[in-house]
Amino acid sequence: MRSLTAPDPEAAVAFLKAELHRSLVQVVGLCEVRYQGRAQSSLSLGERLILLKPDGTLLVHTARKIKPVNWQPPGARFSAAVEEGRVVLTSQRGEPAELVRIALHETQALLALRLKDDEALSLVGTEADLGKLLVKHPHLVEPGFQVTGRERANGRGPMDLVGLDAKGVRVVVELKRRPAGLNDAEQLRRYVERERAAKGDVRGILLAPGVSDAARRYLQERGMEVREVDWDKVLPLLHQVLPAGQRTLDARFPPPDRGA
Amino acid sequence: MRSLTAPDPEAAVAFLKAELHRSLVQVVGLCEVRYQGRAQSSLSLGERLILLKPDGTLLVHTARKIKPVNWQPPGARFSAAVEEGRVVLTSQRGEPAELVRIALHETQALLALRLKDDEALSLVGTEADLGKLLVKHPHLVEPGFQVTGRERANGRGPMDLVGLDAKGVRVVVELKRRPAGLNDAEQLRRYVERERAAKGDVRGILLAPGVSDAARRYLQERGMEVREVDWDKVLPLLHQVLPAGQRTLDARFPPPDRGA
DNA sequence: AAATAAATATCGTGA
DNA sequence: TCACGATGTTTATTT
Repeated sequence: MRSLTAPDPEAAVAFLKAELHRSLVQVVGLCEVRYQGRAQSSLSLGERLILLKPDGTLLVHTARKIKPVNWQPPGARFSAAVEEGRVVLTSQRGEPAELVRIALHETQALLALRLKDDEALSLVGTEADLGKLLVKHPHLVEPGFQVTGRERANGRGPMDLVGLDAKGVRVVVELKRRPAGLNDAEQLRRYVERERAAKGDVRGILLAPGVSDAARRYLQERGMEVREVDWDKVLPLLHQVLPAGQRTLDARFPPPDRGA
Repeated sequence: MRSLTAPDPEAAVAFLKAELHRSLVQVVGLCEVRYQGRAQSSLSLGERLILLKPDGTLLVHTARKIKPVNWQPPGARFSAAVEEGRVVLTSQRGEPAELVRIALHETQALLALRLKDDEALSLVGTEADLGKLLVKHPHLVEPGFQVTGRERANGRGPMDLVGLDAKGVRVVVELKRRPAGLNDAEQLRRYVERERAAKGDVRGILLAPGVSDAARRYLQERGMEVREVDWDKVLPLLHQVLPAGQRTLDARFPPPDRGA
């Protein structure tokens, strides 16, 4: 880990040239930021924390909010130079062509890190997990439901779940891991419309932990249905369905107190 | 700016207790991370950079990608303690109840910053900007077009632009700042469907810098239209429409070379 | 490469 | 508070 405190512009640029695209570089300082690419932005003088990752990711963070005030996704090329006595950082990307330019009026700290990390995040509770669960426990959609396909291409994007109900009628199920709204209802409508045109009678079910009133009305008016799920109830089942490596969360890490 | 290098757990926790929710705190170290809330995740031992903002924002960054591997949006309550000889950081949020727990096996660096920043980002090129532009230059939608309303509620969310064409026929316009896809086409369809039910003949126009083939087909099959815009052509007009404070980007900060 | 949809999306606005 | 839609969304997946 290398660091500099309040370096002069020449020392800062030397540090940056040595570390950019090699280490995770952090810059703290008083700066102006300009962006041009998919849009254009300008940020006047203020103190910010800048991260430049070895993969060409740029983050400019202020003291508030989770989203960076300016950024560049992986793949940018960084460069540093002294211009008119100031350190200027530029980050350039192509496709689409985008440029971030940071003029440092004062460099308070520089830090270069080589983070050693080979681990991948293990995540449970995605829409894909919900799909896996319903394949194993189709009665959670409704009694007698039978899954015949998952993520089936139908010319308008994949449908989450396709099956037959107790009477043998075809069913398209759209899954959402979070409460569903109008957009989600429309997505189901699009799939159902397509299937009805191709194969006649088809039921449509939006399965989610909650559906907004407007979305519910929208679906009912068009002959589609809603089925609510409760994550708290299906999570234990999900842990049984998932491979062993992802089953480690339940006991040792109880959910936070909902009363708070 | 306060900092500690390789502190022992007690010193680290004392530092954290003094600075959390007051400064922007940065922690670099070897850690495990667990999350439980809207989903559940687990991340094994590795070196990461952790940011804890005074507003209760948590970011856990690895050396790659722009998105943090774990996070918590503003509003979390942070706490730090020594557990079994290790520094443990917890970040708790309610509504929905969520918890991130970080166990530090090694604390390599601690940094606390008070970033002074009163500036807001000035951004040009949003969908709202496109709307303002079309109000001033309605012929960009089509010759003879006349704007009668913006962001008008119609019971299913606001319509971007409402107006009359040269023949006096009602028109609903959906604006997109980026190339439009099926979702965007559906959104227009929803508005047009509603307006047609209420007021008879209504045209629908999706105005965007590009529309996917599937979306184009989807619209045409349902009697709606597409109008393409080119940001490079409308940006100069936009700069004339915007207030002076946002008009500073054009000349001094030319677009990056598209040839790269 | 383009398109399509998910995301622990986040964020702002308006009812 | 809730719902809805924009975002310089990012990201993974599939065609």
